[in-house]
Amino acid sequence: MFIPCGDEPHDDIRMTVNTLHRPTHRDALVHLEAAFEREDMITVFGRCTVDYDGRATSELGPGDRLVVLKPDGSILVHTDEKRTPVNWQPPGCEHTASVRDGRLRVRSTRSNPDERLDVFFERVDQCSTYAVDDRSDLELFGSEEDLRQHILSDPDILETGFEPLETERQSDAGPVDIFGEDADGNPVVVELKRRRVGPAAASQLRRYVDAFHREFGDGETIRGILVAPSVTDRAAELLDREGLEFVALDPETGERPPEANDESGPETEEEEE
Amino acid sequence: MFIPCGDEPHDDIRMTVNTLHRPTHRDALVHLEAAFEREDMITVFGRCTVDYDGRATSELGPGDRLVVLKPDGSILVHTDEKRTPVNWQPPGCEHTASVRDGRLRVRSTRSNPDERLDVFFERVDQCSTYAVDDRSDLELFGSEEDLRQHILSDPDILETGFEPLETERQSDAGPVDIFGEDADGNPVVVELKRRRVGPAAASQLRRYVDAFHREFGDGETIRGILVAPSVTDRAAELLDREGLEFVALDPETGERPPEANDESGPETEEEEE
DNA sequence: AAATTCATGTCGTTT
DNA sequence: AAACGACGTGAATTT
Repeated sequence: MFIPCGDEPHDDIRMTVNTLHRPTHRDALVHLEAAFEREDMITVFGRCTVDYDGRATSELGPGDRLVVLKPDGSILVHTDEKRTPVNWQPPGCEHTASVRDGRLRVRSTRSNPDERLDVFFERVDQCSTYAVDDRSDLELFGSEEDLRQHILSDPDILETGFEPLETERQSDAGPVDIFGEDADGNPVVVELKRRRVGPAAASQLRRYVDAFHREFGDGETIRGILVAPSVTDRAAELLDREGLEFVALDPETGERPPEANDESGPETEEEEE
Repeated sequence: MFIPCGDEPHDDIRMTVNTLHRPTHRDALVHLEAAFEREDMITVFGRCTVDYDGRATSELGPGDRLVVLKPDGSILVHTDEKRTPVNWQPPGCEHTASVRDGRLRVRSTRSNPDERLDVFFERVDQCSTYAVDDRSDLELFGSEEDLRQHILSDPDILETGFEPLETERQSDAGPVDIFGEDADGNPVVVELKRRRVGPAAASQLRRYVDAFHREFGDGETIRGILVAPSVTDRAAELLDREGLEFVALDPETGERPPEANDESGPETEEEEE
């Protein structure tokens, strides 16, 4: 069992990859169960059908696919297309394998919500297990958090005289990205987005501003500013109708984008109420 | 080259899987380029670093990972955790491989947006290519579309006397899921969700109702009904404040859920304006 | 190509 | 455990 694949022996003591080529279902089963035990990462190439029942329900007819089983309990069924697996199960599931009706069944289940994914192989072309050592974490730049840091370290890039007072300030509608004051002392609610914004972001900002209106009373003038690299026309109209503002900023640089649809150009005519 | 893995020959004429175990970078390179040409699906196990630059920027230090390359131009880099790849590129990218500085580089690029993903292998443990035949399409049940069909085939499950007039009806705020009339002839805007709804769904419905107010004038009474299996407290409050309604329906069955937080029970006291 | 919205979204964070 | 919002969201549909 677990004979390393290849024609000559290798000088490594510990084999990280164990591969079965065209195994019988029973051999694949033993291979899989040992890998579950070792917490290896597993790939299976083969012809299969897939059955899912959980938050939704799905059926997938026969085809050649790549199935990936991870030691964290996730499973992915990949066809030859798309970045998204055709079927899957998130981390935290229990994997089991068995042979039924002449087919290899790989089952992944979880509760809360109750979900079950069955992959039935009529043929296994290859079954590999891989002992993984990975301690590196991804470093990502250009997130909304980066945009926030840009504004906090130089608030004038948002607006001259803007003073941030609190991040993640709680409101009745949830935590607000940046809460602060403008040069005139008016409260300002700032909502950040790392990419071009549509109507949903405008509505989100509106919910926050409304919450402060309820908190502070109708007397106060509360400004809402949406910050993103650019904005769609419909979102710009919505912001306009709601008396909200837009400022164009790039999340990677924290600077005004070269020439964005920022709508904050020359004609900054606001409706006084 | 492309010697099928295993100890004895197989009776199949066409080998679907070709596997190299612990290949040199140069052998892996040749293997990869032939697979690109054949449009095979590819998996690579090995120790690598990853470099991404595009909509954002990321760096990933050394670790053992599974890299999947698909013939549609997508690439996935999977660690031993998470359903989501740690790095990736969507379909439509161009894959290339080369050997640089003693490492195998797999590069995936695209334009619009300009993005580049580099995987640098210091060690390749296994490189497999797989000729895929998959013509089956996924059949999925329990989507928002199914929920809509339930309501259209029996409108009374929404509300006695409800009459659907149009689906995807255009409005100033975008297409509305179902537009219809209630028993009294009032226009009704119906927004569907396949799962429990939060504040965003309530705001979405409000945008649609507002758009019809602008279209029909302020005289008309326009009702907005959010349909989903359940609703969060905050969203229920928001709906209440906005004068919108909620109806609990399950997307798979089209029936009232057993006992959901539907807020449409006995106390249906509305504020008249 | 841009805009909009759905998704078995997934994932992290906070309550 | 539930709620809420970000995400390099991806993917489909329509304009």
